Order: sequence, then structure tokens, then C-alpha cells
Amino acid sequence: MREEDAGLRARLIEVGVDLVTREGTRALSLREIARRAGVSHGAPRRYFPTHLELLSAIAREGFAALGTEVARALGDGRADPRAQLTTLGRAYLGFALANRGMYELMFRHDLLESNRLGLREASLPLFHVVVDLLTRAGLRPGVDPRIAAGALWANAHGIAQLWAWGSLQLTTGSTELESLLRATLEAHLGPEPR
Amino acid sequence: MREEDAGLRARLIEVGVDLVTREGTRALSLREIARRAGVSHGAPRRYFPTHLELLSAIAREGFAALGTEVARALGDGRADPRAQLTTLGRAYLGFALANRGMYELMFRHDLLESNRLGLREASLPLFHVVVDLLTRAGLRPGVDPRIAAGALWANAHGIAQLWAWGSLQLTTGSTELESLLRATLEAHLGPEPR
DNA sequence: CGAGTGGGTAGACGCTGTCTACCCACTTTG
DNA sequence: CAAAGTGGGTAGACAGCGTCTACCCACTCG
Repeated sequence: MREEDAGLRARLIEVGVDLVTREGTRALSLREIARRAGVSHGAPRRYFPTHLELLSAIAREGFAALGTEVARALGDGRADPRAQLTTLGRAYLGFALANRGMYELMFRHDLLESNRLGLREASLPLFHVVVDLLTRAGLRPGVDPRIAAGALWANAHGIAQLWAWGSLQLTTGSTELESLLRATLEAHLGPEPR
Repeated sequence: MREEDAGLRARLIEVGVDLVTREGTRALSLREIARRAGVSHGAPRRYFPTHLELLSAIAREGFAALGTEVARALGDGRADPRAQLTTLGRAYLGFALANRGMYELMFRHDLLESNRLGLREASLPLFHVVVDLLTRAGLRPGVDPRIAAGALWANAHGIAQLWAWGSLQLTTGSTELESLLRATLEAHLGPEPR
């Protein structure tokens, strides 16, 4: 009867996304989601046999959002690879910090039945973008770009997580975050050419 | 009456450490810890007013273990800084992978009341070791060693976490882990001198 | 001897995820 | 047109959880 009667399945995911971005992973109980969707607590079971599968579906939505965000930031991809990598890093960290709840969910493998539900695949295209940009940007000889991409990803992930946790905030202000990103990129690509 | 009657408080922590290293964070319910310690579920409250405080105490034990592990690996500190950094990285990743449950707990800030309970302080000395080693190893000019240390830490953390999650395992075998570590260190310190 | 108290027990409350029995509107079929 | 089947949802139960509260027992101290 709502304007959005797009089936309960979609509505549950929508409610979940809304809930996690606004109140964090803690609020994502099955019953609470059902409550906010206006159905009984048993209803979700028809579409998601278990709580984890619902959470995974919500997390997939997060990966999709991250993907489009990054794609939007990269634009037509005509800038040089190095600038694009910086842009990508900024977009990644920006997403992680703007949507902490969702980002946390996306990497809480204990909530997600990690492998089985295609979450790894959901983050794979982004990984390949990084590999591609790195090869085009030029690495030191003898460096496997997939290794470098893995290291870079891990670095961004670590920064986002430790920052969100507060472990990295020596000072306040996000200029330090930018410094961390720059330090990482320069380390992998050599100093900025002028 | 046991050979270990070192007070309930210590025993609860001990049981918790044992439990998390053997069965993961999932098993760390307050009632289960109490059960294994042989007391009623209300007993821990005398020493830990809330579940989170007990978990934090267990995590602190983890940070201590990580610290001594790293210290043991570094030895008398006479090797050159670069080699020590490699050793430290290996020890860090080794700890994270050998004690996945504990490592996960240590960085699950949603379980830990993060700031208030001195957990950040627990990891701070290790951070300073990294800063020290980096300055002695020599960075490119104009690089704040604290920033570099943060980036490095974030990188190690990210590698540990994504590896544990399975996101980084392009191939199997831990040689790839070693590659990731090497790539990171070489990126920050320049190629290995021969 | 009586009061006070540290340390633990036991039960209740509201919440959680899962399971099961039911039920109602709708479609399909004979 | 009636009967059977079924997709989609409700409602209640169950065990487990963290927290709170009332009690209680051994022990110490005045």
C-alpha cells in the first residue's frame, strides 16, 4: 500500500541499508529490520533463511554502492593513472568514513558467511581496477602488480579501519588521513613527479 | 581448591583467553566464560560490571602477548633496522594468523568500549617501536616517520585482516603473504640493498 | 555476641535467532 | 463452479544472551 511496494525482499534490504548507515551494525537485528519493514519477525525467513543471509544481501548493496561511488569519482578514466589512483584512494576512504556502519558490515566476515554468498566476487572488479591502474602507472621492475594491488588495498583498508577505530588519529582533522594516503601511494609509485 | 586459585578475576581472563584462541570470538559469551570457570553466570559481575569490560581485559592480554612475541622476535635489537622491521612484520603477521580469534577480538572495537579502557594505550608502545625503527632505517626526506609508521601499521593490519578473511588469497600458500610484506617494506624503504 | 561485608548464587526481565504450526488470499485444476 | 494447492505472512514457542536484583553464607571486626 506504500508507494514502494516492491516486494518484501527488496524492502527488507532497503530498510537494512538505511538502518546500518544510520545506527550501525548493532541495530541490524533480524527482528528490528522486520519491525521497521512493518512485518512480523518470521516474515523475512521466506526470503532469507537465516539472519546472515539477510545481512549478506545488505552488505552486497554496500559493495555495489562503493563500486558506483568509485566509478563516479574516476569519471571517464582519461586522467593519468597516478591521479586516478589518488582519486580512487580518496573515494575509497571517503566511502568508508562516510558510511562507517555499512563499511564495518562489509568487512565483518563473522556476520557474512563470507565465501559462499558471493561477497568476495562483489569486491573483485574493484580489485582489478586497481591492478590495471597500477600496471599503467608503472611499478618498479619485478613487482607483481597483483601483489602491489593487494598491498595497496590492504593499506587502504587498514587505514580506514584503524582510523575509524581511532588508533591512527595522532592529531585531529582529516588532513592526516590525506597524508597517510599520499605516503602510501608515493611509497608504491615513487615520489610525485613535477 | 584447584591448583590455580588465583582469584576469580584472573581465572575469568584466563578462561577467556583460552576460549577465544580455541573457539573464536563467538564463544566468548559471558555465561559461557562463567560456566567454564565453574561459577554462576552472575559471578563475573563482581569484577567486570559489564560484558564488554571482561572482553576488554581479555583483549589487553592479547596485546600483551603480541608485545612480548614481537620483543622476543626482535631479540637484543642489534640487527640493522631494516632487518628488524622485516622481523617485526613477520612476527606481527605470524601472531595475527596463529591467534586469529584473539586478533579479531583485539580489533573488534564494537566489543571493546575502545577508548575508555586503555586498549589504545596497550598498542602504543609497539607503535613507537615502529617509529623508532623507521627513523633509524632512513626514510625519504620530508616524510614524517609517524605518518610512515601509521601507514605501515595500517598496511600490516590490513594484510592480516584481509588475509584472514580470504580476500587476498589469490593463490594458496603463505609465500604470498611474505610477498605482500616484502612489497610493502620495499615500497616504504626503497629496494633491498645488496 | 552481633553487625557489617566481600563474594557468590539464583531467578527474573526483555531481547535475540530459529523453528513450527497455522491461516488466509489467490491461482490452478478437474 | 468447486476443490485442491500454494505463495506469503502471522503468532507462539524455545533456548540462549546480558543485565539487574534479591538473597545468602562465611568471615572479620568491634
